[in-house]
Amino acid sequence: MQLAAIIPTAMTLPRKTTIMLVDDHAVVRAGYKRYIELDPGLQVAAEAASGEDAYALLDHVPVDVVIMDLSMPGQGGFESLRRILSRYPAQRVLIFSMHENASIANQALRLGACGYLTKSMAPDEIIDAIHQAMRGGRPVAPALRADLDELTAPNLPHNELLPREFEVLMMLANGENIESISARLHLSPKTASNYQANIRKKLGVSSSIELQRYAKNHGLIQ
Amino acid sequence: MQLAAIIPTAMTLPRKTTIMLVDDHAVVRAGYKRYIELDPGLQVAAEAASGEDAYALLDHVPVDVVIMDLSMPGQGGFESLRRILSRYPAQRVLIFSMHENASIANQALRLGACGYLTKSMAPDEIIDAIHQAMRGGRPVAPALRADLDELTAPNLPHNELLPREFEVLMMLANGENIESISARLHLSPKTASNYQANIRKKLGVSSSIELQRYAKNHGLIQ
DNA sequence: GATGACTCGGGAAGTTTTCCTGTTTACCTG
DNA sequence: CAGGTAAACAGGAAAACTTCCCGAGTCATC
Repeated sequence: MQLAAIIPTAMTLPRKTTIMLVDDHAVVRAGYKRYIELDPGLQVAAEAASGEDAYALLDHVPVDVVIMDLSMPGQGGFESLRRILSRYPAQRVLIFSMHENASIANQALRLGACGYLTKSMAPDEIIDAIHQAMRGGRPVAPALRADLDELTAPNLPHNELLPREFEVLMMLANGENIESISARLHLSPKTASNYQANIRKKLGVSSSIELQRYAKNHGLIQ
Repeated sequence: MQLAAIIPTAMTLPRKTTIMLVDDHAVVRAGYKRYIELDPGLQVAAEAASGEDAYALLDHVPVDVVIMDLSMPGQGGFESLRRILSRYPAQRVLIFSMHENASIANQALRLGACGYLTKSMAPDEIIDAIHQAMRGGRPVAPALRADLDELTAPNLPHNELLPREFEVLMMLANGENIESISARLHLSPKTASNYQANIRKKLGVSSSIELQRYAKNHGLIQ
């Protein structure tokens, strides 16, 4: 276990909010630290370079908020989050990812993360998010807010598809081309192509790659 | 143009090595800065949040080394690197990417970058790389060193791409469409489309989805 | 100053996509 | 059982995109 650093806490009143930084990139941890420590109410009490380390370290250094990257070697960020929360259900964990992806954010929040930030956010937004989390909020990167709402909305576009359209959608999302789809479904290439046009229109995408991304984001594939 | 910060230089002898940090994530820039400034011979003289800013800023703040991320909004890192080197051919530019991928490193070095580092490197390795670059070396992330050497032996199709083609390939693989690519690179949509045709031919793929799959299989994305 | 590698984009032909349309089948429902 | 409705299927025409071919411009290099 590599503990990157454990910083002794200087006790003050009122007690500072303590933070554990979890990121495999030392440079990124240093960046957070620099900003976090500008706020007199916050203190980086521990750092870890992996989810495993963080989990072990929490036993010795309880902190108010864990700030954790999702993409780490070893057991990934998701698994680490799951473990930490199963052992310390009340632990506040802020996910700090470089993926601006609403479905990943959605997954993390459903697993019990208390917020999802991205590296594109301005430093003061990040500081603000920490305070929000301490007050019981669930801060989410502004860029993802709208997408996330849409993701949880009841009537998702792909539920409006006709059965046949949905079937074609799944084949398209799996990377099949019109020719192969029309052959497998015994359709004229023309018909398959028309389905594709309707699907794209209903889903609001304009290329096969966007379509694939839509399917991935909504858990239809992978 | 948003100039993140310009730090006035305190003159000392011998003159410090001056550095410009280019990364769209303020937190990441702060991380570098923290480490770089621990070295009395190094000084962060400027920061920029995009390749465009960096290019413009170089006019006012010449620096010894530019340290630049590859994945940035606007004109991507490759295009920025190209422009900077065409205007300032002697400029040392260290690429600092989160992609641990020898092919990408290879392309960057071919374009004239003086080194390729990754965010997984330890802070002191990074500092060391800066000094190496100043002495005329071409530091490469240790994890990539072996792969990079091996790269020249088996000639994979994507290594036969022209620099510009590779750049477009990366954008296509990330799901960008011709329109967006031509806009970001200031090309005619016709040209971008022609690049796409050439790329598809050289890579032996016939659709955007196959192209994406190729990129994934060869570690160019994800 | 000639050569070759690279970049950029126009022209023309071919293909695909989009939008509109109509026919057919199946299935409710009064 | 007639009549409305939803779904599946596909053709035509116009628009968009791709492909292939070509030439021009730049730049380093011999």
